[in-house]
Amino acid sequence: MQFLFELQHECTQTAARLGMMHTPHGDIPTPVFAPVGTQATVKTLAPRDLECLGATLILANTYHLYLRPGPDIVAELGGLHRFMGWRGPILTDSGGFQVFSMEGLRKVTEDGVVFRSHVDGSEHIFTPEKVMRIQEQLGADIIMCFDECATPTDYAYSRAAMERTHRWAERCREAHTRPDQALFGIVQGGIFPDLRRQSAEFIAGLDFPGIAIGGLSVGESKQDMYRTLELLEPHLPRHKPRYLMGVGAPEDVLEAVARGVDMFDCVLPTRLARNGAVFTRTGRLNLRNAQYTRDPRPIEEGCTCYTCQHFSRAYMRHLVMSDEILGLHLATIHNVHFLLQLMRDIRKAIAEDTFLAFKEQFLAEFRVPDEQVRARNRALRGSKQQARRRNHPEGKGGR
RNA sequence: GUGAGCGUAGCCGAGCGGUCAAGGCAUCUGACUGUGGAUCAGAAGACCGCGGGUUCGAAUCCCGCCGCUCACC
Repeated sequence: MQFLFELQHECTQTAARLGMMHTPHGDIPTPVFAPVGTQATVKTLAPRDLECLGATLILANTYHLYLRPGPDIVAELGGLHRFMGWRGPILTDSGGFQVFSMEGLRKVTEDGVVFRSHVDGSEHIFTPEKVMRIQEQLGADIIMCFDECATPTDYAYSRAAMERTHRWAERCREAHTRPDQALFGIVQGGIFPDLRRQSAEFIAGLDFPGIAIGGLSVGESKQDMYRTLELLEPHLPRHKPRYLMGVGAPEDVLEAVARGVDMFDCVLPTRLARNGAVFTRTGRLNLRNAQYTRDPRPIEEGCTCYTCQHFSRAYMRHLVMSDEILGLHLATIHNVHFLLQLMRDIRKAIAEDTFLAFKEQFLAEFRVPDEQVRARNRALRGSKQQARRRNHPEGKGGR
């Protein structure tokens, strides 16, 4: 069973698309959201939970699994699917993003990237060829090219990183041997229209079965991200899935679908859940807030997830405040359900040609975090992290 | 009962004559987008056990009381 993407319907008012991906481990209706399971586990969820939630694709990470337990071990235990007990489709990220987020702990050359393990400080190198070999050992249904994710605001660096990403994409394509795995190319180019256009055309020319958009949601404004997606859309092959890497805020998913994106992955729902924040139709709800201490209502009235059907906000707050493991699990169930339900609603709306109205209505109700607050916090966090890395180069720099 | 030590925010605790009494935990609020049970940012919270005295000035020195701890009878 080879990888295949069927374009089933195109929205008449937006660039939204309805499709179906066929993989060796199952079919994936698109637009799709993939929960992230970096270390071969979607944190706090068993594969059974994911099945109940209706997940059709999950993401795992080459960087983390290469360092621990190691691709040989995974291969020996029958590959990622067998190893983690998940029967459905899996996508592995190449590790490019992880390696490049380790500012100061890695060195980029034309051949590849030398970096230090966040686990034990040992030195390693990733080249396009090596990353292909690792991903083939892991055995996911969809694998990614090794790319360089640049700081989005620096033109010269964005251009150099993009060009290197292009050369590496060619090497990845050469090195890729397993026909049962679909290798996706990745478009880079920061927030610069000419670079993005150039990158889209180059990657499209390599004829990968799917195309990813990298280098977004890494610090640029939402407007820059939406504008970039918009200008990219006409340059992406119509009959191949488009994958926006790392995006998963509900408002971004809607805007991206409207701009022709078919696939998403994001840590946000699961990470927020572990930090006590849950999604509702009106926006985020922070379970730590004192106002929920005696609230008998579920997180969201009418939500069909296991958590909302059985537990009150008061109980959820209690679990979160007490650092109880069950709180992480139940909040994660709700948030993953929220995203997967959103995708089901989106697909239904596209099929019925009501997507634009659906999107506008959703966004009218859904309150998003203030852009200025986010920007300020991001800047603070960035400088602190760099300082920490300088002081503790062997510390936990990985993601 | 005697002796010594100690009482500073909900908890731990620095300050031991001189600007608006550190810091940590907890609490409250916000952030988190190719993973981060992490972290970051901000806020609130103190009749410095009580009463008296010395001093220009006391959490800080002196006296009394109350409470706690340890040691000894």
